[in-house]
Amino acid sequence: MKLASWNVNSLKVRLEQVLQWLDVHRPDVLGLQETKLIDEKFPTDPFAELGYHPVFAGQPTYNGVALIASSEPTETVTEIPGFADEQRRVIAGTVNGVRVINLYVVNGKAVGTDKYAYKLDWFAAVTAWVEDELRRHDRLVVMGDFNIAPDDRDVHDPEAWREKILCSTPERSALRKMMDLGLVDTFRLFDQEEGIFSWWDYRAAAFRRGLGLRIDLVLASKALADSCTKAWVDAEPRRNERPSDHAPAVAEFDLD
DNA sequence: ATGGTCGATAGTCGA
Repeated sequence: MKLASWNVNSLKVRLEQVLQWLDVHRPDVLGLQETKLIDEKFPTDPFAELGYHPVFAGQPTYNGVALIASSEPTETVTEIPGFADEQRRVIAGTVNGVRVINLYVVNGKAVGTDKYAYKLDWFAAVTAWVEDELRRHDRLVVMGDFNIAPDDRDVHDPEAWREKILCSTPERSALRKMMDLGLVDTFRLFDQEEGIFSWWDYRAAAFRRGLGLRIDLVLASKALADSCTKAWVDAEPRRNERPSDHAPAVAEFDLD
């Protein structure tokens, strides 16, 4: 089973790139973030033509998430239980016996702002939800654009980013608290080269200069992590014309 | 160099 997460920064602009990537890599589930599409405008047909079943939760202009799955997801959820939120940032579904939660975590703008407080509140609510889901699902994946670099290895210049947004101690502690429920960063199950990132700012030629962060994650429950055979970031789409600023994060599992 | 570039949208906001 192969699962991937990709912040596409507008599915309208990136549709052909997403379809091509799906066709080449054929994941069982692709979680998308920042679709920026209302549900009425979601391009269901081109995914269906590739044999995929999309489910989605969108809003005008901002945010928006989707699961593109090889079979129809069941028990779909698009709200954080007990947390009222206008913003469409979560979608969960069960595919082939694996519970998948796809997140577009709040960016937070800057440490100390209202958006930062919202990020931490939002993440705490998601963590409570994940705790509940873990009770019911042995096989659980939580993936998405976390907008948190787990540690300094995931940052091109840790000193420059020290206590900045995406890297601050409260953000990292919140992520740690979620992972301590029983989730593993699949990427770190394997030896990895240094300087592998999943997001590069559009500005200042950050991609060309290797100035990135790894903020797109595929977390797996212990039972699933034991069967993880590979985890990687596919930087190739970042080289496309009109690329997303994010690259897909991928994890593969050998399930019976 | 305290900026830069995108996307959605129609002057700015969010990232």
